[in-house]
Amino acid sequence: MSSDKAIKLLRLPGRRASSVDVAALAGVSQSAVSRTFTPNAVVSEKTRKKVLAAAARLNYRPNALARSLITKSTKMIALVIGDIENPFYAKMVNVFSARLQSHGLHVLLFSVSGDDKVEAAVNEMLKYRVDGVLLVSALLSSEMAEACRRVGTPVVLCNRYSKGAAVSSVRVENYEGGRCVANFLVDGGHQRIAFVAGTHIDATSFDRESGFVGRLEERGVTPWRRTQGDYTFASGFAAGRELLSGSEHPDAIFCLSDLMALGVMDVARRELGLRLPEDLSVVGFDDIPTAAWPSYELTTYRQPVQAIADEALNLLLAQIENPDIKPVTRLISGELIVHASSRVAA
Amino acid sequence: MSSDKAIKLLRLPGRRASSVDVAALAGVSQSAVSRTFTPNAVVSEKTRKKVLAAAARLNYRPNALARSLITKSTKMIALVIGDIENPFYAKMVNVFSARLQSHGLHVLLFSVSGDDKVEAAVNEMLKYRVDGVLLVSALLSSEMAEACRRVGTPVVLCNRYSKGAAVSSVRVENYEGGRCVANFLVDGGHQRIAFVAGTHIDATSFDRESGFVGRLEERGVTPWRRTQGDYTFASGFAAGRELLSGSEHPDAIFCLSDLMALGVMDVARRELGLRLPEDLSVVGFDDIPTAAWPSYELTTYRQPVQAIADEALNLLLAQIENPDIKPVTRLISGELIVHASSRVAA
DNA sequence: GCACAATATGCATACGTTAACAGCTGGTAA
DNA sequence: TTACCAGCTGTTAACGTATGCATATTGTGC
Repeated sequence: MSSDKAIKLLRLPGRRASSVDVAALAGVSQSAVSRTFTPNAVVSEKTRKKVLAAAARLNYRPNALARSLITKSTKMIALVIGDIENPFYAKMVNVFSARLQSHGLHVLLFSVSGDDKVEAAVNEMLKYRVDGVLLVSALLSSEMAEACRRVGTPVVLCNRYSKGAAVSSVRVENYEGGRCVANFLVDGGHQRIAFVAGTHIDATSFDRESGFVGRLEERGVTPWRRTQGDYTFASGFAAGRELLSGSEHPDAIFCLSDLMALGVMDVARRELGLRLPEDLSVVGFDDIPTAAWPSYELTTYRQPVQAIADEALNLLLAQIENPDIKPVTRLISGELIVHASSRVAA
Repeated sequence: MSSDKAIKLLRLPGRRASSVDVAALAGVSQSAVSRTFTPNAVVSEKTRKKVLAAAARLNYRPNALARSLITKSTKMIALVIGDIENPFYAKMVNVFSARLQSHGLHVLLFSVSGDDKVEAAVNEMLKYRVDGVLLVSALLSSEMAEACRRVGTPVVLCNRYSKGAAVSSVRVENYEGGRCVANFLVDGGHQRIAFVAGTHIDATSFDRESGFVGRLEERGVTPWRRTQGDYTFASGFAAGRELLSGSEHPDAIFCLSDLMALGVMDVARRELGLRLPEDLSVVGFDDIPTAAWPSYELTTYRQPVQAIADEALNLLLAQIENPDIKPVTRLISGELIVHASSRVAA
């Protein structure tokens, strides 16, 4: 029996120290150690000193997983990101991660390419008992949304929404953005206005498009031509080539993402020798840093990343605090940034 | 006592189901439930069916945290990223995250701006008992490296290394890359060769620079002028303006990052009206997607992201498997991608 | 010196899981 | 029938922590 204890006390070299080890070394109880590392817990200054000294000697750090088991809060937020190589979403990840860290939260990142992978990701994150889920540019099926609701894990969508699912959503005023660009182009005296849509599986593209087309028609202009891309530079390049081929050119092209707009600019200027904005106006959507570079000076509808992230995070934290809050939708207003890529009203 | 049991059995609506709840509903023991969800565990087909049915009814998912407590493996890898808004590192995150997911591992992301934040991040991740740490474009102090070694958490650095710390490191052949660009520019007949260095706190920039300068001098060329940036577009723009001001221009500028090279190109063409490559050659380092866009066609030294990530991950997994492996350094060879931004040998 | 509060500590239990072990089935061969 | 074995299953003890409760310690005012 005493040999049993001896074995217990002998810390194997490879093992990480636990609060029990620290307690033994400091000559206090395990709960004293726990209290030392628990904010707002009551410990005398004397024992805290002893505990901290022992902890330092043993390289002890509280085990957050074991703690979560009891407190039922992991301080982990799952961040699902659809297209991290798009600078707009890379920035979003950066902003979210900074905000979460400043709240003492941690980021469990899932970078998903196809929308089928979202389901697998959600299943994994629920195993890790994340306190909440942030979906950025990724679709959540209503089954998965329901799965999260069932286990009481709050979800907030950024820049996406699914009709069926009852989850909170924060996004820019896509419809208004489309209308704003339509006004801007008509005011600028453009006659043959084409546009490059995005993939229609998400309502984002649909809203921008209907705002844009609706407002054009209100002002008596029929869209000259429409084509579609997948938000990437390459798809914008291809779309531009398609729209600008043939005998008659459009005199303006609106792209539902900046990357596509940059692709259109490159094909117009470099391949077809057009001058911007004299021969063609191009307008984008997002306001990524590259849009402001001297080579492009792209007019674009800015999505306020910080504001969107802040609002999404506030919503999520509120739902974590009080799980009974109803899902809500928040629209953040954007802003047209006018640069030299487009002709303006005289 | 029977009322005790009744209370036990009554699942409170808000509570997540545990394996005990599933066991009760399925009429089996808790360990049967555990075995059903443990790969390679032995369960009869009959009980597995019962368990899965009960689990589905209760929306049960095994608690990965509780599991980790016993298995001493969290299947979480900490990914620390210095500059995620640089497309090169955004891609790296994407590649790592895909690779890790395919290994059944999860990403705990830390996006750090200053190098002081790395220390806080490491302390946090060790509390979560991550199985390993990947540092990308972030410095690890030797104290923190030692802290990881003490608790037995393997670390691999990507594109950085610190002299003092004994941790594994994977990076591109920076020195060779510098030499390669030097050869290319001298071969191209350039006489006044300037370059834009990076911040010197990391050895990366130092190696590229000494390879470049060393080889220039071996070939009898003295660097015309040197300035410094912080790898961003804005800093490249400023550096370009500085180098190109004055009566005499350099005829070639080598930038230690693509973003800086693009900044130099923009200031040269848009602000000073220079033609590339006739009046000036520009060469970058990284090979981000934008380098290949028609507006730039930047000659650059490519860092093979996939190869670097694969090697880093293999190293990390090997160290997780066998903690006694000595730290090693792997150099991945890059490749010069020649585009139109630079004059080539006749 | 005493009573009493206020503060600090230890004990025991629970969180949800895995894994070693023992025990239980049913089938098969002698 | 008995003995035995293989295949499953249940029991139990960890893993490392937080917390309610009882107890020990200290301080205060008389």
